[in-house]
Amino acid sequence: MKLDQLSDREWEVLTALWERPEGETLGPLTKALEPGTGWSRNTVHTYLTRMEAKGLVAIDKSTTPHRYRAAVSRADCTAQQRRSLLQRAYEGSAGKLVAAFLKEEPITAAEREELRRLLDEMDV
Amino acid sequence: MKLDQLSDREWEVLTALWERPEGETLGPLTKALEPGTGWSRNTVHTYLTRMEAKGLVAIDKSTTPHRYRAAVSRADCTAQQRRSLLQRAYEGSAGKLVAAFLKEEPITAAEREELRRLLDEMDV
DNA sequence: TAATAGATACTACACATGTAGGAGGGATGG
DNA sequence: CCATCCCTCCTACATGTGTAGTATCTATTA
Repeated sequence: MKLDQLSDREWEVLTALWERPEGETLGPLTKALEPGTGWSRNTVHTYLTRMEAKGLVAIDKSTTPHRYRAAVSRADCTAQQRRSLLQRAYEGSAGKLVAAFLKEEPITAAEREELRRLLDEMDV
Repeated sequence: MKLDQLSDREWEVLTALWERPEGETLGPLTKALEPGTGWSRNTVHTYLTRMEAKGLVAIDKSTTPHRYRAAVSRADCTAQQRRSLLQRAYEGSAGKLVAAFLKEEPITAAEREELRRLLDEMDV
């Protein structure tokens, strides 16, 4: 499965589902998604069924209304995205990528401390 | 322009163009891309013209054969992708993202040294 | 000079994605 | 009991993407 290359919209749906690990039905899901996205109930439904076909969402049809939950973990998706970025942009070198982040994105002093600690742990 | 969300194919094209900053004509470009992608000359051409419409590629038509070059910098594209990953997966916190990379992707001892140096520089 | 090898341009077509509308069923509230 | 609401399912339609085929022009080569 291609967990990288999720579209923004798919990511939006998954985010809502990840926040509801027990699964959720269409009504509340639509209510949760509508403010940010403006989607109609039917649009949400279409995403859910299309994403089921792709293995991104699991639908429990044994009850009515159906319950929808994420079929992929957030950790797996972010890991895939990390890898994709790594391959595309930094020739697979995590060191290069991290260096780029350090140089170009703001990092707090506390975070720097934490990162140093992580680096030290890796030394042994 | 949406420099994140570039498809793998578009990235492929841009990569070839970034390696040829002077611009390149269709024939050699096709030869460069074909091995990795299997694309026909016409496919390459279609990508180039479509990507011109999106502002990703610049076509110099003053000569024949036309010269194609990237209209966006590699740095900008990777920066966008970094940001996208950052927002989606790490709530915008570069510290969190870097920590994830350190924990889950292999980094050499030499790279760790370099990263410490970067962290130290940021401290002042 | 007739074929050929490249070049650009236009067209095509299937599949994916974004966004919904409508049909028809079951429960519910007056 | 009838209107209403929520539910699922199916359909629709524009646009984007992946991947080319065809038409046509021009310069070169045999």
